[in-house]
Amino acid sequence: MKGPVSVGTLSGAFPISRPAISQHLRILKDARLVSDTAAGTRRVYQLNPEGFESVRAYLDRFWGNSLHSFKKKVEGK
Amino acid sequence: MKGPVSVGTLSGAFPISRPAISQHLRILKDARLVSDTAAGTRRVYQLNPEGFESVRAYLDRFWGNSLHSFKKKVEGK
DNA sequence: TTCAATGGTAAGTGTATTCTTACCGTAAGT
DNA sequence: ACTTACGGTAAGAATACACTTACCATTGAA
Repeated sequence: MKGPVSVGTLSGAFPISRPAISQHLRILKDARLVSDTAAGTRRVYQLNPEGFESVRAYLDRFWGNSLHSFKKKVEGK
Repeated sequence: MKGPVSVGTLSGAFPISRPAISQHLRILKDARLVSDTAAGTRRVYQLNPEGFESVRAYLDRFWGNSLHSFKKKVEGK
């Protein structure tokens, strides 16, 4: 399941209904984690690397700024 | 709100009841993300840096293995 | 222009999650 | 010993969440 996939294909790969898949995809799309393009009557989705990058950037800041210094403090270093 | 805090103090800082706070703390404690010590009639909680370290380690593996290679592939690098 | 394929949306349902109320136990002060 | 402060736990209520069924819109093929 690498690269672009249609909703129907995804739906076949999970034990839930197609509408449920659509609803998940909508949320992922709103969060910019996936993007989609029309292809005839079907709609093809793919992961959006930039979306994941921004999640990672956020996490890096989180760990870097807050926790590292906090850990040092606690450990008395 | 840095360093150790009592349950009552925490409770005052959130718009939910004290028992709700206790329940959250229990879960965080089970997950080793916080630790607590008795101090008279009150109980003082603090973040547990080691717990967060293991979360970070997990995330690093996640990003490192799967996503970096995927991103390269998508970008055609 | 009719039909089949594909997928989005709305409304409702079941379940999981998270909260509150009520109660109990323990520690410290008087 | 009595009382107050503080917090954990149990049980039930409220809310949020993920799913299904039913329906509609759009595209492409016959």
